Amino acid sequence: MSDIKVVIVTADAREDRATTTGTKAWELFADNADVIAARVSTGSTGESSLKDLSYVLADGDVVEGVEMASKDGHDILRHSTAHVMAQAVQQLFPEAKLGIGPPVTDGFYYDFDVETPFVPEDLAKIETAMRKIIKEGQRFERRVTTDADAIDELQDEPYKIELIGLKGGAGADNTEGASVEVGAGELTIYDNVRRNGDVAWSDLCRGPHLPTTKRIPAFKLMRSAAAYWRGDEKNKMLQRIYGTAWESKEALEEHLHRIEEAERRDHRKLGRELDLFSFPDEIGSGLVVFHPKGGVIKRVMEDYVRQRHIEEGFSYVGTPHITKDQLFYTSGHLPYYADTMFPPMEFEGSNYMIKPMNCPMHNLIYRSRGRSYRELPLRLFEFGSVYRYEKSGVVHGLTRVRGLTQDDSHSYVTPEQAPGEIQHLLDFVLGLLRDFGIDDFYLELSTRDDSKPDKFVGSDEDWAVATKVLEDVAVASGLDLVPDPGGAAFYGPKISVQAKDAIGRTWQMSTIQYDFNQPKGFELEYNGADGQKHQPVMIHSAKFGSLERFFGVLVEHYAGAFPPWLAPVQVQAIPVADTFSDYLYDVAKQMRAAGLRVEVDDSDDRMQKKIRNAQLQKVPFMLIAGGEDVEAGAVSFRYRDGRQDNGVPVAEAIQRVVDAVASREQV
RNA sequence: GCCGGUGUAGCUCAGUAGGUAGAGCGCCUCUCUUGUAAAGAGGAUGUCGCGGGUUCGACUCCUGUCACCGGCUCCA
Repeated sequence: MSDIKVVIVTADAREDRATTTGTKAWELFADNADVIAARVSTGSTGESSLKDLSYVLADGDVVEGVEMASKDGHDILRHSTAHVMAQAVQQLFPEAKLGIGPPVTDGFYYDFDVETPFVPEDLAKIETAMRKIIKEGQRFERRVTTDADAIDELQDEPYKIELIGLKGGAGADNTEGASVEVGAGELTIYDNVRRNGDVAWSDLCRGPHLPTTKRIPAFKLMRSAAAYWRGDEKNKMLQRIYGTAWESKEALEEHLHRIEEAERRDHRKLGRELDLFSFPDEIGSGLVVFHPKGGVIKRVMEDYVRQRHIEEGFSYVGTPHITKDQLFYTSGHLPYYADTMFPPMEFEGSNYMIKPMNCPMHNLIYRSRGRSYRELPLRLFEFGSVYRYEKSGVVHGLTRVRGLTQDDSHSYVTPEQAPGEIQHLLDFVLGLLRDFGIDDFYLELSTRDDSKPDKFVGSDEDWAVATKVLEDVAVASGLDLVPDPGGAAFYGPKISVQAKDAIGRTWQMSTIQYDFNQPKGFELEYNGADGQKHQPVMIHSAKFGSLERFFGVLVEHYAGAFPPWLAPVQVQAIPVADTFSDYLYDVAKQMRAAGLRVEVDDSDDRMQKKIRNAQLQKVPFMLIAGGEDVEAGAVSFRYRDGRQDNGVPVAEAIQRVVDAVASREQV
C-alpha cells in the first residue's frame, strides 16, 4: 500500500492530505453526515466531475464534499429518488419499460412505457412502495460495463438500448435528460443492492448516486403526465411521473408551501377574484374579454406605452385586422405559418386572412412613397391586434392566447444605423419593463440552426452579421444571456426578454429582431446620400410582446396588489357610519377632479366589512372618515398592509395619492 | 395536435347503490350599523358544459363534442 496525496477543498480552505491507496472518498468526509457525494478534479486533466462516495481516490485528486442541500446535492438526491421510483414502478407494473429519469428544477421525473397511463391512485401506491425501498436501505452500487454487455443485459429495456446507441453522439445531447443515463465516457450500471447482497434492481446510469436509499430524507410524487420519447412528437408517448425530493421534511414542506403561495398568485385565479377579465366559452378558446377593472389596467398600460414610444421617436400608425393572403406570400410568412393561421375567408375572388403579425402592413406604409436616408431611422408603431391559431393544448390563461395585442414597432434603418437602433430599442425595452416594476428576467439570443437550412431564409453572411450585432448589444447590457440555438424566426435572429410566471414557467415578453429578408421581399428602398437606391434593414420590436401576456405577468408579479398608478380602484372611501357618506362623496369628488379613481362604499355593510372587502380587492388606499375626521376636515388612511395614518387634512390626503400615482411607486 | 384529469348556483365545493340537487361565501329584501379584515333575520339561486344513446327513469352508466386543468410537442 503506497501513499497517495489528495487535496480536500472546503468553502474557505484547501487541505493537503496523505492517505493510502484504495482510500475511498467517504473516508475523507466521515465526520460530515451532510456530504453525499464528491466533486473530484483529477490531477492530470484538471477536469472536475461528480463521484460517488465509494469512489477510490487517485494520487493528485482534488476533492470537495458535496452536501445534499447544494445544487449538485439536490440533483444527486433527486436522481437517486427517481431511481427508487422507477424500481417501485417496475415492482408494481412489471411490464413498464424505462425511459429516462433526470433531475429537473425542484424535482425529478422518470418516463415509462406502460399499456395503461398512471392514475392518481397509482401514484399513492408507488409512493408506498418507494417508502419501503427507502426503509430497506439499499446500496447504490456502481458497475462499469461495456456496450455489448449492457445491450445483452438490457434486452427487456428497448429505450435504454436506444440510448446506448446514441452514446457520445449528437443524439444524446439532443435528448433532454439523456446525458444522465449515458455520458460520453464509460458506460455504467447502478445496482440497488439489499443488505443481504441481493440485487433488487438495476438501471443503466451515469451516476453519481446517494450511498443508500436510506439517505433520501423527504420526497413526494407530484403528478403524472405524458411526454414524447426523446421529445419528438413523431415518437411514442411515454407516461411521465414528476416528483420532488429534499434534504429534510422541513425543506419539502417549504417547497410545497411555495407552490401553494404561487398558486395564490395565479393570474387566472386573481383575474376572476378581482373581476379583471374572463374567457367566455361563447367567444372561443384563447380569446379574452377585459372587464371594466381589467380595462382600466389595460388602458393605463397602453397610454403609458404609447406615450413612451412617441417620446422615443416612434410614429403611431394603424392597420387593419384582415388582408388578402398575397401579403403573407410577399412577406414569406405563409409557407412557414399556414398551419397556425386562421383559415382564409374567400370573397370577391380573393382569400382574406386574419393577420397573425403586423410587419407586412408596416412595410406597406414604408413603401407608400419614396424614402430618403434623411428619414431614417423611420420608426412605426401600433397596438396591433393579431390572431394565431394556437394549438388547443397550449392555450393558457393570458399567457398563451389566440387573440392578442402586440405593442409592435418596426424601425427601418440603414445597415450602419442598425447597431445603434438595437441598442436604443434594448434600452427602451428594459427601461419600460422597470417602469412597470418587472425586474426578474433574463435575455435569450435566438439564432438559426445551421443543420436545418430549410427553416431559415437568407445568406450565411447576412445571418452572421445580424447575429453578431444582436449579441454585442445583449452582452453589453450585462444581463444574463442564454443562447437559444435554432430559436430564431425564419427571417432573422432575435433577442428576447424572458420572464417567469407565478408557477415558474418562463414566458417570452419583449423581442428585438434583426430582419434583412422582408425588406428584400417587399423591395423596400431609400435614396442614399450618394443618390443611389439602397435597401434598409428592418428591426422588429415588441416591448410588452403581447399586451395580454404582460398583463398576466403583471397580475402575478404584484399578486393583484397593483401600485396605485395601475390599480383599477386607487382609493376606496369608507364611512365609519352612514352619516359620513356625504362628507366622503365630497372628498371623492375632489379626488376625481384630480384625476384619481375613487369609489365610496355606501353599501349597508358595517365599516369592518367594508374594510375587509377593500382589503380583498387589494385597493391601495382606504380612505376612512368618521366624526373625528369630519370635525378636523381630515380623513384617515389605511393601507393594504394594515398600516394606518389618521387625521390627514383632506388637501394633503389628495396630494399624497396624486403623488403616489405620478411617481408610479408601490405603496 | 398528443396523453391523462375535470366540468353541479356568480365563486369554492358536497352529492353515497341510476329515483329530476345541497353547503359556505356572494346576491336580493328587511332590521341594524360611530373607528380599521365578516351585524342579524328572511328569500331566490341551477337546462347538473352541450348533443346522442342505454333505461320505466340519467347529475350519476356509455358515446360524441366543447371548454378548462396538468404535462409533451409547438410558438412569426
